[in-house]
Amino acid sequence: MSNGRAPDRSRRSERSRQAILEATRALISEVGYRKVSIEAIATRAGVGKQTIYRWWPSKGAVIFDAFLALSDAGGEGGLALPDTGDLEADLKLVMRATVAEFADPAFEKPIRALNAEIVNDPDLAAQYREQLARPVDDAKRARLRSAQRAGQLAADADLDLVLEVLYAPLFQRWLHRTGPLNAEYADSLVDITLKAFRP
Amino acid sequence: MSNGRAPDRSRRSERSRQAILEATRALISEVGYRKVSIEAIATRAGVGKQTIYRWWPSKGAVIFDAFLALSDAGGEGGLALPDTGDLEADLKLVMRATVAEFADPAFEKPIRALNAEIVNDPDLAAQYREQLARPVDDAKRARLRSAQRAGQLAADADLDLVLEVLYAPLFQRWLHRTGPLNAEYADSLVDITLKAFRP
Amino acid sequence: MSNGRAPDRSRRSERSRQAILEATRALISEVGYRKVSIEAIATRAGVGKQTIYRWWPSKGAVIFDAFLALSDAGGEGGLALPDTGDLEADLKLVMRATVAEFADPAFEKPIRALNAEIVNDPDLAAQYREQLARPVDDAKRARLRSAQRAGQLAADADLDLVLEVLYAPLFQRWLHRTGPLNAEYADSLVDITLKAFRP
Amino acid sequence: MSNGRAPDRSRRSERSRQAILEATRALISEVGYRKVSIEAIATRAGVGKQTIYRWWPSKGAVIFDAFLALSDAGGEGGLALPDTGDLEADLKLVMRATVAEFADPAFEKPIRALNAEIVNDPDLAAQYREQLARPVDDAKRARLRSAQRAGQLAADADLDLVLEVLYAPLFQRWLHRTGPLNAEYADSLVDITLKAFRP
DNA sequence: GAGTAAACGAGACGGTACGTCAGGTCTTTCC
DNA sequence: GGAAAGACCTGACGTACCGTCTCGTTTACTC
Repeated sequence: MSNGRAPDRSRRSERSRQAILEATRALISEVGYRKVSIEAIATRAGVGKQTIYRWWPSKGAVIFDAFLALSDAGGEGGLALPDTGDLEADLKLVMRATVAEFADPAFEKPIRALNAEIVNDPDLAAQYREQLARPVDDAKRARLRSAQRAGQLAADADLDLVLEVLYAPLFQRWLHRTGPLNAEYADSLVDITLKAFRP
Repeated sequence: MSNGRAPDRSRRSERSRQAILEATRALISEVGYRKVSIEAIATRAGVGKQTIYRWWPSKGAVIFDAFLALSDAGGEGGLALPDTGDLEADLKLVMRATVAEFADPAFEKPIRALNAEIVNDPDLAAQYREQLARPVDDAKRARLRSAQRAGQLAADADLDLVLEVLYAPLFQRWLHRTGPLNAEYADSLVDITLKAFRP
Repeated sequence: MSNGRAPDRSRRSERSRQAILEATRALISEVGYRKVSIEAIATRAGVGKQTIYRWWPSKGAVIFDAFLALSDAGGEGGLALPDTGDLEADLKLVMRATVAEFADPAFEKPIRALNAEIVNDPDLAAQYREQLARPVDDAKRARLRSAQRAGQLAADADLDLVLEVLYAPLFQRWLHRTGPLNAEYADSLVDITLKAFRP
Repeated sequence: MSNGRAPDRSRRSERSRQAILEATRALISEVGYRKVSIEAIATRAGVGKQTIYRWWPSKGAVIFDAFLALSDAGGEGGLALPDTGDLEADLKLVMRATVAEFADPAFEKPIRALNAEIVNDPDLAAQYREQLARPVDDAKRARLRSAQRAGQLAADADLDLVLEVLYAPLFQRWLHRTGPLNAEYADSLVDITLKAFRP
């Protein structure tokens, strides 16, 4: 009865898909999130609008996929954090890298665009948690569990809470632009977190 | 020289201003942020579109003002947190209230709408910091200073950092919907924070 | 170089075109020229405004086309005036019909609307001359040439001038409402013209 | 009962009246009839909009007055046509002057603007007949009556008709831009008219 | 001269329409 | 049958003016 038949994935043009994601990325960087339109993406990608609507349910979804493609361009599989045995040093390394990433103008615009979509779209938020945040968080949790085994972290610490204490201040400061993002700040967060969750 | 002459504030219609803010609030709650349009606000408020454009530079600014009017409807002056001498009890009280507020559907939509605007609009973010966040943060900092004097908090603790560790996890969890917001969570954050910053 | 790509004529929706012209005609008759707006035409025709702007450059052009469709609804081809051999009788017949047409309220409003546009729009005036006036004038000139051959009109008479003397007084009287339009007046104009241009 | 008290003519500011008419004239010449707005006139004249609405019922009326002021700037009283005794010569003189006037770009725009208003506004048309056309036509009729007395024109000729045959072709040709306006054309119209109405 | 009433400039107001842009749907044409 | 192209309807954008309605501020006429 439903006319809304699902498109046949096997016939999908990989060429068009790539062109769309590439165009989306370029447009977000160039003109900013506000001015990115499906129309502009289609034109830039040399693609019919219908080709976008056929495969993505919303503009947010396209942006999300564009961002996803950008993120895991490197490697899918065994994402892992350094584990030298020195938790403090390892975390500071990672946090400094994160701070630098957030400060990088090339990354900033897309991440802001994505967050603007996520705030008001629960589905997209779920997708974000599953596909973007989870792999990274899993890696972080693995490193923390290793620290717990080494007695550097309270054995009963709620690792999700540890991650939140570690990352949320940074995220909020970046989102609301309430303060500078630099290496000292990264180090402070690690120090505080370790103090809060030490055995 | 400039033709863009500034509107005469003294002639401004308070009646229209109120109607616009009220209509904005109602629309955000009813139809959601995405579907709030200047056109809809004007119609609902019984106001010409130009009256909105005359006094606000962007849709975000209207939403911000609507939210501002909602927030400080209660009281302008001496916003203060409870100070019973027991920092832990006082903070848990406040944090539980904050958690409840975030969970209240009536508050949720406008706050999300506002955050969506803030993410991509630095000016609006600054306005948010100054007019909405600052007064509240000042009150919180005052309570924390009192705790420092009472020896319940490290004397050299960076109070901005304390606030971030206390609130940012809650904020992030709410924004990204990564976990439940309840009294236990509120208490955990207080416990963690006090442990991290105790003398 | 120009982004303003020309619309593809072959894809044009005939259905929309007809609806627009019909709505225009109806609106002119009902509410009067002054209140005919693109917006109203679009709504009435159940059409997007863009569809009008895509195919017509100005409101005047739409009105013109609506009028054109009305005029040659009858027949394209062999428009011809009666030729009984009696020039005076034939012209009086035609002039009386013309007078009646101008006096018909159903015709009056659209013609006035069209003239209001023509006065200040040279392009539209040219279009009027070519597409509306010319076919009719050609038929008239043919009849006059026949009369010249029959010796009822000076052989060297400037036929354009004859037409002007015959019709312009009627047109001006109608446009400025300077006097009554009736059969007597029509006859007078024929008498005068024949006297002025007799061999 | 009515609050709409009539304005007190005696208190009217002549300075504002002049400024408005001057601004109207200037705007019609500069930006064209289409873009002349009450708002623009008020701004240009350094006058409040209400001052215009207080004294004129419509944009057409302002344009009419501006044109009126332009026309009879020269002289109010005994407008009279030359009467040398030679009707043909006198008429050709007048008609050539009229042709020149219509061809003058400085006159053309305002006259077109005025006609655009008149076409759809019967009140304005009446005002036009009474205040602009009548004085001139009276003078012309006086000259024609003199010619009748001199036996140069049929004694029973309808002078209004004579005027129409003389002027309407010129007017129509100018309005619809159907042909050149020059001295030869002026002469032709006089010749034709005299032939049509000779005794 | 002081008092006052009306016209004045200014411009905010509720509106209508403008002409443009983008959203998402539908149709046509090609491959 | 997917994909490009693009016309279509919808609806919001931000601007220009409409005609009305206060605001203070001249201006000019009473008293």
